[in-house]
Amino acid sequence: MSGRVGRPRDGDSAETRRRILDAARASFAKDGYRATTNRKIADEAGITSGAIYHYVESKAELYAAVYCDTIDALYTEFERIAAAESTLLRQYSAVLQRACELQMHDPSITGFIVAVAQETQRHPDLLERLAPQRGRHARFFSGLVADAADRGELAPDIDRRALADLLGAVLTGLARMAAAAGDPQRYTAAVEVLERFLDGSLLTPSA
Amino acid sequence: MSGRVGRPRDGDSAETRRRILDAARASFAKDGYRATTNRKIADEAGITSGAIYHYVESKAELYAAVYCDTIDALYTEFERIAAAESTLLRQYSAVLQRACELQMHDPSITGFIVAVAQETQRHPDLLERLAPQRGRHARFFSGLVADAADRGELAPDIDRRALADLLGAVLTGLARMAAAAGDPQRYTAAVEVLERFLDGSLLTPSA
Amino acid sequence: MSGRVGRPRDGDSAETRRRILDAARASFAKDGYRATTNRKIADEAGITSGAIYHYVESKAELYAAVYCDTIDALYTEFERIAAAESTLLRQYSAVLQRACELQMHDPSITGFIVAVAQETQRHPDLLERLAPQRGRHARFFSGLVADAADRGELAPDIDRRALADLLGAVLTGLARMAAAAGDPQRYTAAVEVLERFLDGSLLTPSA
Amino acid sequence: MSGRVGRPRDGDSAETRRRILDAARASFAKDGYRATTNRKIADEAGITSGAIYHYVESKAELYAAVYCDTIDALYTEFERIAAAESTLLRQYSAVLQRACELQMHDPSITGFIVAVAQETQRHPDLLERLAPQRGRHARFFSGLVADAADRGELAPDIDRRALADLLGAVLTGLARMAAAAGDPQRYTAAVEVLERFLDGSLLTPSA
DNA sequence: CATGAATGAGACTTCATTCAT
DNA sequence: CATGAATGAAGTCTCATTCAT
Repeated sequence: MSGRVGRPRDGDSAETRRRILDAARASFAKDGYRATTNRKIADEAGITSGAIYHYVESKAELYAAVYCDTIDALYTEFERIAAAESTLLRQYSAVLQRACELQMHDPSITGFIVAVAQETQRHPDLLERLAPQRGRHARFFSGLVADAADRGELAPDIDRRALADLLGAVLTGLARMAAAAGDPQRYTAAVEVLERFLDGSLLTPSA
Repeated sequence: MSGRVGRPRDGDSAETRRRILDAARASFAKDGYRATTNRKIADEAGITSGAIYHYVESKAELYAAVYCDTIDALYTEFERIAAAESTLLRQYSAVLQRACELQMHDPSITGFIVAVAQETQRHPDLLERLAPQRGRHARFFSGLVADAADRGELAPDIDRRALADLLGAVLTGLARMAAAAGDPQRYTAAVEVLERFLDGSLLTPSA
Repeated sequence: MSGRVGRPRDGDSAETRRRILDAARASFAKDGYRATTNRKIADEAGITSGAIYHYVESKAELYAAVYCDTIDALYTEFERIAAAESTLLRQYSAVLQRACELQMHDPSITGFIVAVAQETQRHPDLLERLAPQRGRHARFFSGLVADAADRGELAPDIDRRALADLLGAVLTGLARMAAAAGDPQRYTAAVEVLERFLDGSLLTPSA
Repeated sequence: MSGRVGRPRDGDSAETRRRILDAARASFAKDGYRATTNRKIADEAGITSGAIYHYVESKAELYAAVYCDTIDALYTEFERIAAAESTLLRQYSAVLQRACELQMHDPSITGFIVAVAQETQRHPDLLERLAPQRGRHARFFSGLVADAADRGELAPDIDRRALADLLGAVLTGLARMAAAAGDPQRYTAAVEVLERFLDGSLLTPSA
């Protein structure tokens, strides 16, 4: 009865879903959850905004889908990386390095992840949906610390949670700094300085 | 109709402005720029949303006003603190400590500041307005590093901007972590671990 | 910054609220809850659709507001009318008569009321909001029946709830019929026939 | 309807059509035309929403199809029932009784029918489509009344249309009341009281 | 026949902003 | 200075409908 409504030609479902998730991650990372509109995501993915609802039930669910999609890939990779090293410092160093490479390759991955904590705090409805998958981040660093403690690397009176918090916060802080600067090189450079901190070659002996 | 319109009694304009800025900072820090509504700020400040426009021209201008109000106080304080110490490590340590106290006392100050970089990236119209005051943050850490270099504390081939980035990112990362955890104690604990990193008592000698 | 936004001249709050409620009742009665759009109500009331939210929190709340506004006036009137008569039949007759006059004067009142039961069944969120006020309808007819029973007008084995249901259903059925026909005269005519049923002059003696 | 020209549909197709019509009637009766979505109907019928368009051209057409399907069965039955009685009162009584049984057996039949008048008023596009079949309802009661008049049962000055309206409205009002109460028993009980009204055993002699 | 991806219109709702009072 | 009514743009989400497969 009306004019040009309905499905157009073609449509590869799996590929469209991929495009939606990718566009969503990019926008969530860059603009944040609130400022990301369905419209923007849809435009980027080459569909109309209503079509998103064929793949997810709501914007919050979309965020959760991106989260699942991303967190798993990232920490699986980090765990693989860490397993190849034998001391906490070397493991952390390797992780920082890998994060650095990722940031150069696709800033939206780290950009999305480092913002998750804030977004969930600001939008409680996200928290509920992420709950099942939450803790992966904390668990990773807790695991590193626990293993180091088991290997006797740490002073026995160390507050382990605090150490895990520290490691996570430094990684996050650096990633954010680089994102804010809009220049992944800054991350690389800062990590290099951090490495020199750790190996003692940053400060002059007298200091 | 009701005759209940118009300005009510008294009018300590300066005090109202204070309440608006405080309410705004708290909400910007907790909920972010986008999710903060004029209505929420006004409610908190005990006025109506329209009245905000007697003090600022727009929401973006309000953000800028809060920024000026906060950044100056914070970095003036940091500069005072730093001036009392004589090495980069001690200065940074003192700043972390002070930031820690501030976080316990009023989390909205650090919460607001650490989010500025992200907000300005997400809302370009904020960037313009903050531009005049921007750089205070970077300048502070750059200053610390430059002074340390002048004093000969640093290895000569160090990338100074990268070191400043690192110091800023670590502070920011820790503050954010604590904010996300909703527990300022986490910040304190992590700073303590960081201190032990720096003085060498974190890792066991063998490691 | 943008063009023509903001409040225009004038604005008598109480009168606007009245216009909104009246427009809403008319549309709810005519088109039903679902098919009534904020836009239509707003157009009718001479405002924009967003302005409705200064007066009610949601469309459902608006329905509830109309309900309160209407039900009270209607049944208070019915109770007044009924109090002036001394037998159930005369009371019912008077109520039918009054309903008839109302229907001629403003069909939206009865139109709205007779649809309430259906709307609440179809939209459960309305039911919650009406709950406090609900029962006024049933209570009115139950009251008439109980009083008649007390006066000894009814056969003692009568199912009182069923009688109340019957009285309500007949009134409702007639009002609906007239609304569907779009002609209040049909209501009047049918009531007249009903009266003749009751006084025995409808059917010929032999029948 | 049964005398279809041309090639009869194959077995599966006819059964699917049946399921669509049944699901549609149930949902139209329960939720109304607007709130009934193609999706709900399709789910209930065990197909996808697009498939509906193999059987009808639009949602409005589907409503019309359900109408034809239902109205014919109902009034054919009513006419059969009425033919077995010899006075208007007995005929009406029998019809009420039969409607009662139907309501117990499948509330969607009466539920759908009693809502038709309202739905057509609310959605004018339905009216056009139903027009050819409309009038069956009115014709039935008009017929009863005309026959009674011919038999000399009615006072000669009676407004026949008004009497037909009354009979229809009472039946409709009762069915609706029961539907709203969610309890078909209420219909039965109210009909019993109505019967006692008609045979004079409701009110005490003195009244 | 049937699926399911996709559209486009439109619904409810929120919000920064303006302005008469 | 302050209120509160009102706007208009925009956002999330729903749905009848279409069409390639």
